[in-house]
Amino acid sequence: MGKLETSPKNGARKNAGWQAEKSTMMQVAILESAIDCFIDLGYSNTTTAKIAEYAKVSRGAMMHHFPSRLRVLQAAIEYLHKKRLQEYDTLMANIDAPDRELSREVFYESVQMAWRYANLPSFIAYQEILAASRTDRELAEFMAPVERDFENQYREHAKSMFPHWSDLGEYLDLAIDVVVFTTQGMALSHMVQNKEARVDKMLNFITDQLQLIYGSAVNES
Amino acid sequence: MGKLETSPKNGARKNAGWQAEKSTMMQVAILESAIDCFIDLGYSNTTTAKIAEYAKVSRGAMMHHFPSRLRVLQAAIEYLHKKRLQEYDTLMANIDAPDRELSREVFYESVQMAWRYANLPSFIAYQEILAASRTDRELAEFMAPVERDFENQYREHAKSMFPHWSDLGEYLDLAIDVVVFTTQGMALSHMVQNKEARVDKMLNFITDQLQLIYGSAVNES
DNA sequence: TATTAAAAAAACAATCCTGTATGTTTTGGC
DNA sequence: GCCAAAACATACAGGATTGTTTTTTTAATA
Repeated sequence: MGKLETSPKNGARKNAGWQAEKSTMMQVAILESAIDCFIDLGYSNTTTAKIAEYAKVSRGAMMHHFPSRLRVLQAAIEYLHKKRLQEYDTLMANIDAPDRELSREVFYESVQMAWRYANLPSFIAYQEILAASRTDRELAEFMAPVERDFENQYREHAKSMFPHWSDLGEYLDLAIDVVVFTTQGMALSHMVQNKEARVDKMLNFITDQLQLIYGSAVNES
Repeated sequence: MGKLETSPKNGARKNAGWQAEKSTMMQVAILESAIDCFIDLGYSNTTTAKIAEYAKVSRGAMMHHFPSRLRVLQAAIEYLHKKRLQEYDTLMANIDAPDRELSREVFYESVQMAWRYANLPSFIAYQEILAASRTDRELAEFMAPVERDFENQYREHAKSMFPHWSDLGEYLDLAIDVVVFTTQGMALSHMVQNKEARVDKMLNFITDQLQLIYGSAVNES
């Protein structure tokens, strides 16, 4: 049933066998299909039939693993949440400067990564869910802890990413907000005209702002 | 049918009479109800029955004026678009400094207005539509010119609002993007923790950035 | 007042979606 | 090889939504 482990092939089951493994494989396929549906069709158009079709599984088989639509979606959301945290990890791991001086280049790379992050499919899927949760009480209640967890994880990662900053009070929080809000705002705006040029300017501008914030922080301490 | 004028009571019809007037009044009521539905229920849950219920009109009467669901929604979107432009006007008119020196206070008021703007119900409704348009080709095609128009109008207004800037090349464009993206990103993020404090800091920060951009602009010219 | 057309309401058919119930196949243990 | 349970597939009932059709009401005008 629900409670699916992070790793697809989880051999640590009581009846460890082909069957169990195949089962979790199928569950993963279903959850990923659900996320693909969020992206392709939108949250509210993600019907159980469509998910099954995407996963190349009969609807009955799917309903066997997840007894209701809500359950599939909730499981998919949890799966997506973990996936997003992983993606954040791997993206930020590309910035090769945990101990290096906080040069403009390092800031710029971070901003670029944040921008890339806001353009990942999983970001789209997540926004789709968030948007739906605004008018779906049940979904909103389910999302609340997920959102809180995400905010905290994001913060923690940033702090460990920039150890120089972790002691400088709330300036780091401001810096994070600046980057997050700007990149998300950019990702959700459509920018009908001159998109590339505007994005480029914005990213450079944010970088400058980060340097300024960091400057204020070290000055004050 | 469709083609509704901006003003609710449009007497300039051939058969100018009570009937015609009542008809357009009803159409306006329907369109506003549709927008309320966007806000309360979300775009995809906005059903013809709900709109009629909100407008206190029978569904049949509504279908008489708007022959299909899509038509109601498109008409509502156009209505919302005009409404948003008007709201932008009135909000910005509150900033009593078209000719005054561009002090920090003026910048701060502008930023605050932008933030208020991003929290208006009509903004929510518009975002609801935009989000839906991502996976709805027909809607997306309908929205494209609306979005373009909105971007242009927004820009024009800003230029007339800050005549000092209108000649300073692309710095004003950057400033607009900064304000728009940040406030929209803030509005769409949920900010589970410390919302008020974070908003306050962000608004002040953006204000500082505007001053910096303006400084660069005048320096360069 | 009677007539006619528009407006409003109600009824209807077709489609889609969810949840459930039923039937069939596959798997693991004896 | 056989049996029970899980896995998978199919079929069906109930509800909702859309667009159309049909009926009733309302208002303008002769």
